[in-house]
Amino acid sequence: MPELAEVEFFRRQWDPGLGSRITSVDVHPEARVFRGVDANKIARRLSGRRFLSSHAHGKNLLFRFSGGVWLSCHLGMTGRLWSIDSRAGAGSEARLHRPGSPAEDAPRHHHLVLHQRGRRLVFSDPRMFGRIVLRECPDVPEWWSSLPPEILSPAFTRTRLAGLLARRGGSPIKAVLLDQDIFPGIGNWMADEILWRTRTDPSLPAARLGPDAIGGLWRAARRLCRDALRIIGTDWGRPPESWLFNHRWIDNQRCPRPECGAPLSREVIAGRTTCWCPTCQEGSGGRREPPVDDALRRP
DNA sequence: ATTCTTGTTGCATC
DNA sequence: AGATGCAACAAGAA
Repeated sequence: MPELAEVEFFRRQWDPGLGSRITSVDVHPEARVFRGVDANKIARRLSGRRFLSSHAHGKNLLFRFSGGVWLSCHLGMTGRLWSIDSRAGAGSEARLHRPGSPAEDAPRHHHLVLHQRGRRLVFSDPRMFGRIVLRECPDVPEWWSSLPPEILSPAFTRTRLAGLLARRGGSPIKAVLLDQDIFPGIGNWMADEILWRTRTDPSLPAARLGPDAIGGLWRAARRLCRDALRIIGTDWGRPPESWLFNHRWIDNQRCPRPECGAPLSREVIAGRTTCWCPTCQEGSGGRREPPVDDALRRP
């Protein structure tokens, strides 16, 4: 489920625990989310630490604890974070869920639970494609600081994007959008949303995008990240009806573009179910944009 | 019962 | 060496 905006939403779910100490930790040591690491050691290291800050980078999350302890997690396909406040009212627990946000999973999926005074911070993941890792170091872990530039960062330039698109020139543009080293945080629905907005055929080889199309893709990606973070990343809000988002998973939907309204298509492209408008996005890039920029491909 | 899934990785094959 | 495509991972929903 989680892409950039959903990951940001889940990051914030542990905010109520900021500044407070971890009194004890529950883990499922055999859960696949701990593959290759010692879950019981993670539990021991976190116990007694104070939860200091949280960070997101693409689909990666990083939580800082006192004493140079860093917990990172990836939510995979079905990972979720939430907090449960047991101080609210007499005996009654307050699930800190907003209306419309994801509900809790069954307790058997609660693979990591950080107990604080009057509160629990829960990591849950039924499919267990997610991953949890702990590092002990004074500063931000090396692997974290060497992640590729985020889409909304100044380092995510048109020039850099053009170079990466050229290198992946043989891949369908949809596949490139899903590459986390190029578009950190973009997942299946965000990729389709960007391609729909730029009227780009998802199957189009990346090298077929000219300079104008690359500029449009760059702008659309940044715009979508900003809007999705604002709408979904804060409240799990529902995007406007004008987005492809609200139509892509329903059968027999029509293109939400007012002047179009043609039936949407769904097919597997680059290994993932892709939704697009064959009318708006047909033969785009090749037709709308100048042909291949040879200077860019082979100087 | 069968088929689907908003993600990543390892491996085979160019 | 580097790029590309696909099966596998696991569980629940439709």
